Amino acid sequence: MKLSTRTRYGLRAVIELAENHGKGPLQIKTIAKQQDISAKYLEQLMTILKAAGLVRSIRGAKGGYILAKAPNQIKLNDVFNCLEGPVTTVECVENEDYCARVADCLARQVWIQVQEAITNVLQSVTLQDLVDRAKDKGVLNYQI
Amino acid sequence: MKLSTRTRYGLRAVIELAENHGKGPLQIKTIAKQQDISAKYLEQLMTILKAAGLVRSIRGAKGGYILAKAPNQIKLNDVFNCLEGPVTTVECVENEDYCARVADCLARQVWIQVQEAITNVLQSVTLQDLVDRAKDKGVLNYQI
DNA sequence: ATAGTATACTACTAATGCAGTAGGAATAAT
DNA sequence: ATTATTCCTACTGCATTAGTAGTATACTAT
Repeated sequence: MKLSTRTRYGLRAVIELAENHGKGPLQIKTIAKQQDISAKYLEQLMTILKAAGLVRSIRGAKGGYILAKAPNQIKLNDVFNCLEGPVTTVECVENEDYCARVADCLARQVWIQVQEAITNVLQSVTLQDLVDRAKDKGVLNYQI
Repeated sequence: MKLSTRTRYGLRAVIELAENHGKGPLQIKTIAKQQDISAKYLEQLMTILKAAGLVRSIRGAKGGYILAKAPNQIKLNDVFNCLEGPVTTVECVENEDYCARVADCLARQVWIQVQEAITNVLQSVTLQDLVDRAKDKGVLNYQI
């Protein structure tokens, strides 16, 4: 089970925006270079993040992207959801009509546990938390 | 993020075996019918489970599959690993050489947290636990 | 022995999603 | 006008998933 590069790249881009929050827009070109990501691909990811209401775009020269909300208002879960899709280990966890035997299903209970564990972590951390972590360590924002 | 049917089917098959533990082999045909899975596909999954040392096969007439260990010796993590692959959210979590900036990476720390949360759940439950749960409820083993 | 049952092994396939690439249109600053 | 930037649509190569198909091999029962 691996994360898509979509999610990895997307989170890294959003962290960059969080670190630059309040200092004007960052351009795709800039982020792509900093993070060593294909600019054209990142462009598509930003479109997804924009559609999800996490970032805002400014067109034209001197344009770019900024966070749509304050970094402490954006949970990692928000970023994860719109890029990787909802944390749904199996269909029946959310959609109870998917299978008639939902009530007694052993496997389903396990997958619910797993799903909750993941969501717990992602709900508990905001972009601001990550920025603070970096400040605490006095390091630049380096991600893979 | 979704589980593959490989993992879902595989877990269900293994739970069947756990419930039948000590009562002789179960045949692919039987499991497939019970769980409404393609027998030919399940055959391949059993091969994977066998290679991982989780089940043993008995060839020929009256053959089939049994668990290679007692149900309380098989963690869900074992099943998950061989079917879904290791719980690796991102490459750098296990492979520190993957990126030079591992030490200071904000994103990596998050993915480590997520990965640990998942593994915690899967490590803490054995097949026997699931069988016991079913007994407690007095229901058959129904999964999706 | 032989017939029947079951796994073992190898190969193929259709559909899907991922990770890009490409090119031009729209918009804003200078 | 020119330049810089996002916006939009389409295309592509690759890997994976979820199967299907057919034959070989091993074992049981008679």
